[in-house]
Amino acid sequence: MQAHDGKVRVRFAPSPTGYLHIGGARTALFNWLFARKNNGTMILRIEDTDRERSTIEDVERIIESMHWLGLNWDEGPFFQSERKEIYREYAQQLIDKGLAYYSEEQRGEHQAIIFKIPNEKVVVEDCIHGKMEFDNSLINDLVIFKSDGFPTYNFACVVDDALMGITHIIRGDDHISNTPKQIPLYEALGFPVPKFAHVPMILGKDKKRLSKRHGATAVQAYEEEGYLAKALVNFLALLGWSPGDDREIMSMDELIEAFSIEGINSSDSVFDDEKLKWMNGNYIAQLPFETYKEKVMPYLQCAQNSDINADPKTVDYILGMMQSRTRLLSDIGDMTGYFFSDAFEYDEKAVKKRLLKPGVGELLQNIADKLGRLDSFTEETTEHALREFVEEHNVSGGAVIHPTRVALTGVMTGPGLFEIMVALGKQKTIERLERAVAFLQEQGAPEC
RNA sequence: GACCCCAUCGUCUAGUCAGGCCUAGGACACAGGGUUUUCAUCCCUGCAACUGGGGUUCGAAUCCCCAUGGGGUCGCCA
Repeated sequence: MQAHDGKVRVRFAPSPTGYLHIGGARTALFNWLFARKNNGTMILRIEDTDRERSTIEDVERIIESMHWLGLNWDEGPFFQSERKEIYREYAQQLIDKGLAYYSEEQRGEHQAIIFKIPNEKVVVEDCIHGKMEFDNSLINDLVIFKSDGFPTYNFACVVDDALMGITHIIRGDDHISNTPKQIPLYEALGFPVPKFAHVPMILGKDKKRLSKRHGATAVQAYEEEGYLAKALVNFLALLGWSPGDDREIMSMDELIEAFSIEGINSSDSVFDDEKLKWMNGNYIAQLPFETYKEKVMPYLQCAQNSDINADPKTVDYILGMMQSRTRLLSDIGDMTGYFFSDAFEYDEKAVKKRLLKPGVGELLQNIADKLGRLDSFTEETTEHALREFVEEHNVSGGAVIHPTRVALTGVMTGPGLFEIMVALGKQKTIERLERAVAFLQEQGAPEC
């Protein structure tokens, strides 16, 4: 084909019949990393030759997800549906050369065109799998034009990859068996055969092909759940590829720098979002506060029905203590509920472990009284007051802090206790302590 | 069923191509400990794998064969 200066040219070629899913995103990412690493060209091609299932909405969704992930392209998007004449030309060539024929069967307006697959062995030289040998005498001739007048995948794909000067076809493993069908097509058309790199599949936890029943598979769903694009990209890059050393948290630039097709492994991998969540938390913690706030606020708004019951400074204060603890942006509602509403339940385990102990009711009442005498209510003064309390009553710090935390939040984990008090304010803090005292009286807890 | 691909801790992986440096390294998760008078972070420790069987070799996670298991493809879908 026409020379492109021997420079690397790759493409991502989704068919617009749904959202961009995790597997497609990783394929796009590998192509992108390879192009960027080698100063090459990335092409986006929309394979919309299935007129029944392709929709323009899906094209938009896919492009949106690519943008979100930060995967750009240098040429395209090209639409196969707009290139019918080109494919027809090459199909005609094959007919003229006697390498293809019209179907005798009449199904639609047009006559289908069928390529004669030569009965010979084909060797696929794959960058990831090495040599793979296929016996084409085992397969049937290949339909290259359908009776709706559109080319089939295998044909349009070959013609486009050749005309677009694609040097490396990086695509999913599920295309391996298409390759021995495509190679004779390249040869019949007089096109050079590009290099192939078939990346292994991504499976669900049950080692079955990743699908909707494993939960979210659409990139967009991950965006909505509150994953950061950079975290998802980082995680996806490490699924089936490794830099060869122990690095895990890697920026886009580091990924580009380290990327190579040789680093892609040949076995399928299981998509387990536990590690993705960890990675996401990592990226969230590194965000500048303002960015974190901007990203997390919509989730908080949503959880609070757009009615956040606190002044902006307090909200900032609360978010400030939450940032390093957030793994998923959408968790923010559950994490902060007790700050905005008094209607929280006591966690059963927390009650058992921290409240239903002898003397706790009296203790909490005394703490409430002590805090009530404070003029200024800051992290320093509250901590000082409790420290004093511990000495006066000759009890351990934990004996004071743990029940107080449960009284204030209902749960055993959360931000630092004194930060919680300050966020709540003096009045609420005391109210909640007294609420817990009343609760314990109802429970008839042992009082000494 | 046929053809093809794959096989290291529960999961992601390093090591495999160029066999000894591997009593198999890292990470997530999990368990325990330290720091925090609390929570999280952080730090330390632990748990945990070369699918099985044959070869080749002085020596195999690494090479070969078979078995088993998993995956993919067999459309006028892509």
